[in-house]
Amino acid sequence: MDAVFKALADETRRSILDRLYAQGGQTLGELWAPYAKSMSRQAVMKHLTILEEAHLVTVVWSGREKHHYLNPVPIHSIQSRWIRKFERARMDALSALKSALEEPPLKGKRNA
Amino acid sequence: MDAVFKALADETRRSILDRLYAQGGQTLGELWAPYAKSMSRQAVMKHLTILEEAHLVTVVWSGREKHHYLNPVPIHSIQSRWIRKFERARMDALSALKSALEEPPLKGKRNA
DNA sequence: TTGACATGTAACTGTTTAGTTACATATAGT
DNA sequence: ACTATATGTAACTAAACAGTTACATGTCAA
Repeated sequence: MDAVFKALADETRRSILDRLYAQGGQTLGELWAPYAKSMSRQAVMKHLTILEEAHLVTVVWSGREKHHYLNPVPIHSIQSRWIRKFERARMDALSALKSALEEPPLKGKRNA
Repeated sequence: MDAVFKALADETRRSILDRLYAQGGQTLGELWAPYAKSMSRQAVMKHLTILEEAHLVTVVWSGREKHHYLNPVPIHSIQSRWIRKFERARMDALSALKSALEEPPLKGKRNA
């Protein structure tokens, strides 16, 4: 799980996932194109390696071309094993606020 | 948003959030206690600063004591602005699998 | 089989990060 | 006022990280 959080900590890698969400099966060269002016092909390759190691991206070789696909499973794990819990805390805060608004303190002035 | 992802990339910080979820209002000293054998108070303080800057933790001073509370809002933002999108990709993959199972290819052998 | 193309590996660099130690400040209690 | 307690600041270190350049490997196509 730590590898997934670490992988998601970098903006370039998150935007690569965005692009693979929009269109799966892109090669390294294709994924590099949007960044070609800002970084080297090797830099993008390193990012892809990190995404693969976190299992956020799967790879299919076809001859000399490496096609990349988004794997949404680790993101789902984070959602279900980690985020869901904190959503409960948020609901608690919301319902506390709600009852505070609906049930003013004894002898308190409403909306004062 | 980048600050939140960066903050969540560290295991110690995630476990601090866990502890604040379990019990809000803990002081620096209290939050440090579980790690006292593995790292200095100042190290924990740095982690708390990073969590505060990402707005994942809010602070209430009471005399010389600093009380920390979990703020679930940024986590909710990640869930609603970022993760939800990739959940769609997962549903697509699941429904593709489902229809592949239900509707075998023309002249294909069922379960062959 | 030669050349072009797509990807991989390795060594290096500058910056960020997680941690340390030492010292400083501020508040509470006697 | 004095002392103990709670937190803050600063300077430093080692390791991790994002990026680079140079070179290597493997595959397609004429």
